[in-house]
Amino acid sequence: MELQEAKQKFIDTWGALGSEWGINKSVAQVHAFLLVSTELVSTDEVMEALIISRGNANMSIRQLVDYGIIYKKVVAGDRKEYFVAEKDIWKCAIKIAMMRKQKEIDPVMQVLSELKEDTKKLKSADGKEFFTTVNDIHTFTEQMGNLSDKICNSNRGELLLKLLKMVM
Amino acid sequence: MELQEAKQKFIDTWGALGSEWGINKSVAQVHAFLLVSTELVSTDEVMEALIISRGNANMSIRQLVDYGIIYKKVVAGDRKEYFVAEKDIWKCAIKIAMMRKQKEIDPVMQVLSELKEDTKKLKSADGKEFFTTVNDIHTFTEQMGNLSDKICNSNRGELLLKLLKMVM
DNA sequence: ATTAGTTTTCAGTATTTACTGAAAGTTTAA
DNA sequence: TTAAACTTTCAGTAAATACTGAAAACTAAT
Repeated sequence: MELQEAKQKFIDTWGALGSEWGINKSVAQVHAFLLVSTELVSTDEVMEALIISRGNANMSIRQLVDYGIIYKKVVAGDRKEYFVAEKDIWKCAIKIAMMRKQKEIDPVMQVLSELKEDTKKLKSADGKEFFTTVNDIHTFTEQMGNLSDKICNSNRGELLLKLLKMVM
Repeated sequence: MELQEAKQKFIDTWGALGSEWGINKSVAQVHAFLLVSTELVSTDEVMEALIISRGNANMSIRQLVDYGIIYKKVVAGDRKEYFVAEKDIWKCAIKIAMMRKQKEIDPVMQVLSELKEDTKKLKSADGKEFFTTVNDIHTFTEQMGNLSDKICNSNRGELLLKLLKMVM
């Protein structure tokens, strides 16, 4: 009962954090539930544990599978689908980061590039200042993207620790 | 007219990006509007430019001032309040990052610590695994927090470039 | 002390987002 | 090829979130 309570608190906290960062609460909660489940989990178990509908459970699970942070598992002699979470938190973080970059940041970069192109030859003070502002943001975002790519493509923790030591 | 169009596109894009990351659309749009404004801007100008109510304009501006990414300016002989955006995108990013860390991440870290404390002496396989999961997340988040603190506290671009070179 | 200019608040309303549940679709086995 | 087991979809509804606008509060000048 003590452990059950702790798990619930974890699920609630994870769900709330997700909401604040633009991730659907149910999706975050399903992820949390799978993270703290030792066994394979079916859609029905998710529905029961989180008290959500089949539709919601199915869509949330599907999204997490698409993100690549939970896996579908086949059990011999059972027609149900089972799921298990990626337990390596680094892998999780990298996949989420890459997915959000691609889905949300890249299109913005595209727009910024277009805006730069459209305004680069403006002669008014106003126009020049706009170009500079957009250019600054574009450059900054690009640098951040490069940094995250490098971190994601290198080998886990060691790199982070190296960076930390270097910066301290 | 061309420039006006570009500014509008920038404002819309910024607003959409904000929404996806849990920042109120109006707040993000007001920020964008101020970013691409050359002159000091009053609440009425924000209302007119973005076609939003006084209440919404006031609350959005207030929030941005609280974040420290726009500044209130006093004009001699004028009772109105005027505002201007922080144009240094690095400073902006750092303030937003620190604010969100403090407001959203720190409380989660607190919960994770409590959960670790509450479950560290559990003997069941289930209990031990839960502790490990929570501990992993706690440690990872802490490391990420440390990294971002270091980046924020060091001097702007140079550091980022050093990091990039090192990692490449 | 009054008032005109300005900012803030917040109850009510509108909009957006998320969820449900039942029907349609799919797959597997007999 | 039928049907049982299971998954997916989506129209309708519920819940959460954001916005409005008018009243209250504040502020500075007369």
